[in-house]
Amino acid sequence: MKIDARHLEIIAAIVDNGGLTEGAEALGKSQPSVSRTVAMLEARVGARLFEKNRRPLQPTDLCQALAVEGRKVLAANQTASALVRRYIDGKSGVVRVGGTPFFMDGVISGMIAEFQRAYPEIRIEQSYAYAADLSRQLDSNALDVAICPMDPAALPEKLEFSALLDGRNVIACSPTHPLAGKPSLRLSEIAPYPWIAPPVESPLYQDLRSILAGIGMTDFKVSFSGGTLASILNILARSDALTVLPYSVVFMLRRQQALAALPIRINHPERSLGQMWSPAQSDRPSVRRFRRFIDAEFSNLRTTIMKHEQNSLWRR
Amino acid sequence: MKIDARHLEIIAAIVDNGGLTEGAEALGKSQPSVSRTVAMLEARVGARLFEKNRRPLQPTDLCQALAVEGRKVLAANQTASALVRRYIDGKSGVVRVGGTPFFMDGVISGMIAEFQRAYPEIRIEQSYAYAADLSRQLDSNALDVAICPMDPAALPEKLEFSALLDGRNVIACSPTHPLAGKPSLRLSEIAPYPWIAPPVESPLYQDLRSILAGIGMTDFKVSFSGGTLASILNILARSDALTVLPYSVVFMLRRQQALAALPIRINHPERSLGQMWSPAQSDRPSVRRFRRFIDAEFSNLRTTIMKHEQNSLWRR
DNA sequence: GAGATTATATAACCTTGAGTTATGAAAATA
DNA sequence: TATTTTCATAACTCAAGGTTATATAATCTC
Repeated sequence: MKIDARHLEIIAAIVDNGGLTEGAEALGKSQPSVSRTVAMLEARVGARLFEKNRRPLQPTDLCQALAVEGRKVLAANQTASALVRRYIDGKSGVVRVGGTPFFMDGVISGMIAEFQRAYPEIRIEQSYAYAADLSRQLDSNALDVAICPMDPAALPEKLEFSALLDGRNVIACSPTHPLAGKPSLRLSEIAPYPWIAPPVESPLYQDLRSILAGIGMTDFKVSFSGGTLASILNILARSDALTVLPYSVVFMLRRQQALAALPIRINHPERSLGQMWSPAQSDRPSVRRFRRFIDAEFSNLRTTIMKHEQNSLWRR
Repeated sequence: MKIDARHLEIIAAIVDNGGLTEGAEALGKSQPSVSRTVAMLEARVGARLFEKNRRPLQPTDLCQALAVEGRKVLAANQTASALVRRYIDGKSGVVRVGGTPFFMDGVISGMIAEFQRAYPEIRIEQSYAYAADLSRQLDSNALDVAICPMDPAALPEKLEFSALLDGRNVIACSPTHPLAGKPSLRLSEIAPYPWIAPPVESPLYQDLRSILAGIGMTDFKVSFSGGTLASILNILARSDALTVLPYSVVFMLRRQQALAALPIRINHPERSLGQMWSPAQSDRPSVRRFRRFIDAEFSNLRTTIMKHEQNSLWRR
């Protein structure tokens, strides 16, 4: 004897609301509809569900037992509805975000922390890669959002990009470095120092090479490579090494007094840090919400940077 | 966002069976039916439930969460189906059985115990009353079965009666009573002894009066009245009192050696102990099963009684 | 107990979800 | 690449269940 789950719901509603009319109302259905459904059910089951000739409908023992199950169905239903509501409202779900390592570690991870304070039910799956890989992953729907430096002119087909911040890089060193704090610097002055090399695929690496080419150095001393931001900060603090980092990373770390930026302008292609995504992949509400959140965070960050530069409290 | 419980079932079935086809099969539906239902659901919810372009259908996170609720619905459904199955099979439910006190206590309660060993999920609601009341309660559907002595000719309209046993009563006393064990007895010999009087509404009371009228006693000494069978047995055991009890009650108590029956024939109206019920009240499977069980028990009891009488092991 | 009130059932009609088979299209597999 | 597997679509049918209007039956009230 197969019983329809919606019938169990109806039974529970009638029993719990003390009558057919009230039950129908609680279910958002008309009274005749429920009445007939009950009649059909009783006929199919071959047993009374409600006592005969009682006017506030009185459940039989069997009906009471079925109502117990009906309540479970109703509860599951409500839970499911809530789940869906939160999901389409972008308050639950998953966001797969990938980006270039230093930028993710130095800037984005902090914003993710803020995001998860606001939306604790959204799970973030973070990964690291460079632009080419990120594009591919967006295309194959292995990623929802990529955050990386990008020349908008070189944007791959079928991907969209929204700039968040100027993409320039700076030469960074320890605040205790001999060159730190000098108001101006000639390129040749940096020649003696060892370098912490960014990964070869990184745009930072290209910037490093162009800097050194600019002062005629084709061979340079790499004292360390392969580390993430945390390692690099430790190395820098205890050495005279130099490295190339995104300006924004250095800015974000200003409070920790872990880094100094040398006043040397690095030339590089027209490049912005920004979000990249595939409009072909219809994005989930959680992803939409994440992207908007990141936009807002960077909007704040840009004004913060502007203020700092105006006040000259912190110079590059 | 209201979600239909049956949709949750479908989701759970697909997820748990590793694919749409298998899920449809598990649900006993055709594959296209389930496919379309899923498509409609996704459209209504406005979110993917299964990853795009994956051939064994791969649930999304949201889908997994909904499947959890779907499993609850499926479980409730199965429980409900089992409940109904047991109910219509007469293996669960309620039986409201009423009867005359001594007969219920002395004979029926033992059978009910057997019945509940066989059908532990059937609840028995027992009550005591005499024929007139029982008829009324059957009519008003306050009772499913009545078990009482009845003259089939005097059966109320609209009630049915099935005889179980000869309805005669006997004069009972303690096995240690001065009259007990005598092979024959004249009516006058019982005159000196006090009586335990059955309730006035009881047919036993009428029998007692007719016995005493037969020996010219209009006034008789009532030493005790108002007790149930258990009390009466205790009183009888410790006194020389006499009382009137159904023959079958005395028979059932033969093993306990608690009673003796005097060899005096009591005249009474043509009367049988039997079951009475109202065919107007469509009876539940549990009630049907109970009635059949009682019939079978009495069938056994009748042969047992016959054997005993043939073997003369126990005389009345 | 008659009348008023409330609760449920029935009627007539319509919409839609869901069942079917047949078949097409796209992944997965060999 | 060819084959198999798995899912989607199409076209049709049916019955459950939605509606409003109204009848009927319990219960309440005086």
